[in-house]
Amino acid sequence: MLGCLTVVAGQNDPTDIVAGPALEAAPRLLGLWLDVRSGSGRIVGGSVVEVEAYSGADDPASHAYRGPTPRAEVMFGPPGRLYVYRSYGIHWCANVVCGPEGTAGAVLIRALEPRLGVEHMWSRRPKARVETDLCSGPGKLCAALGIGGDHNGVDLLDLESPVRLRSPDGGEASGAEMVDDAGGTRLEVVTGPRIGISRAVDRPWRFGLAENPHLSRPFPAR
DNA sequence: TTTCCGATGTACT
DNA sequence: GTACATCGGAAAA
Repeated sequence: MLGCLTVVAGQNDPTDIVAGPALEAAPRLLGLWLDVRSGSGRIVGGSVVEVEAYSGADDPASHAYRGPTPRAEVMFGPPGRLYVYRSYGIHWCANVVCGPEGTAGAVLIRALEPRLGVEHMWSRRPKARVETDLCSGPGKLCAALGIGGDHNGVDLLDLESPVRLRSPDGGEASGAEMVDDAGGTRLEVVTGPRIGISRAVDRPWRFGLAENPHLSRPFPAR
């Protein structure tokens, strides 16, 4: 049996979710939509299918571990902001800041299921061969959506922002479905260790929608 | 198929 | 100087 969590796609209010600690917010962000409006007015976006939680002083793998450095400053700000950083000097990675202002916490978006402006994503990621390569990784999805350093700190909850986190337009996030006691459909969430880190590797703070084809990589079986 | 490694901007030792 | 929340091309198997 994989995982022990479920989420109800699209039934969570983004404002409520990001108000809580990153570890609690992370699985609840699954199924929400992240979309980006470019200068030309085109919208690209997708539903969140994979995330990782990072906290602050108690998390050696977090950029906020050593306090509010210039890079990690946004992580200490109000929730619902976008924290963008450069990875390995080449790629951009996008996080949703969580928890009350003054505390550090963020959820790294690791994979999206493309929903809007897929043709535009292909033009930004010509190397991709199949649709499941478009947004199946933190650097890939930033490239596909056009997220970069200029977006660091934008308010994801403001409808006027160029980058927004919001409830789905329609179409559920896809994955392994479950039926709860009340007869509602829920999506099964799998967990595992965070990827690409060397500290606090034992914490299962990676979350994904089970069996979704857009995951950055498989979750270890358990 | 899997593994290895280069590219290259920041932050920190 | 070294490490790093990555990716993709080349080499090995």
